[in-house]
Amino acid sequence: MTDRLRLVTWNINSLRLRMALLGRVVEETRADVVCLQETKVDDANFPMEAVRALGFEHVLYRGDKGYNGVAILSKRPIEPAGHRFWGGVEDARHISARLADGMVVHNFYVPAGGDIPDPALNVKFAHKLRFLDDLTAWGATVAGDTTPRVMVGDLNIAPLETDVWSHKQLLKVVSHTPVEVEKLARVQAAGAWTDVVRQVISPDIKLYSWWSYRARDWAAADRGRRLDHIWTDGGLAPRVRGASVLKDARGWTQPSDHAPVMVDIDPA
DNA sequence: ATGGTGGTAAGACCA
Repeated sequence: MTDRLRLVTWNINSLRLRMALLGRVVEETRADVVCLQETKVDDANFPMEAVRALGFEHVLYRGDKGYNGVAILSKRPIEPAGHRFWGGVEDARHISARLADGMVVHNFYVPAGGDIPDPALNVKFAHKLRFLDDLTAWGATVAGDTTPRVMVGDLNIAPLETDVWSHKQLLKVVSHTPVEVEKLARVQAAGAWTDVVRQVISPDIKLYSWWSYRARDWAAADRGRRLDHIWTDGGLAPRVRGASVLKDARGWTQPSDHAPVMVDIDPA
């Protein structure tokens, strides 16, 4: 039987700039599958040889020149499981892969949404809300699937009060506004998704995966948000054996502003 | 406090 699967999701904020840091993440976690967001590289320039040198022979990627971009790096065989556009904008924010046991992994980069949390004043926020509505509609179509499914990525929303450094001070800050939190709850309900990171780590405990670059001392201030998520279907959730945020990576030299998030999944 | 920092790519734009 296959071994336990170690799955990592990470908004790397430029794959080419941080290839060495990816190597360190892979070395320290021995991840089997790595889902990346914000690769910021178009497909013609994807650094396939460097990724292969880290041990990933099976790679799927979609990128835009300088922006967005998602990739799934795997040490086990995978095949493409489709991708599409969300919220009516044709950008590279979704890719999916199917492993040999049938498990499908969806990797998402939800729009950040700009600064003003009003869709009438801010087209980026409007796009984010439409993206979430599309995820809800899609979730209803996969909720009854019998094959195991995983949804990971930078969802750019911190849903719980313990997912932000100050619930009260972030209520009007994009990523933690009530409209976003409610829409993300609808996405989760429609797809019958389990937040397996919070299944392992109590919702009572503060947990962040992102800390702004705009802080004198990000670690001392610790004004983080949990924007990066790993969800599974209900059948798969009991097989999740561990979950963690690699907070150390935020403190490495020239880091991403996001830390990797990791789970282990037992074989069926 | 309406800035602060970082990436892309050579301007603003995005986060």
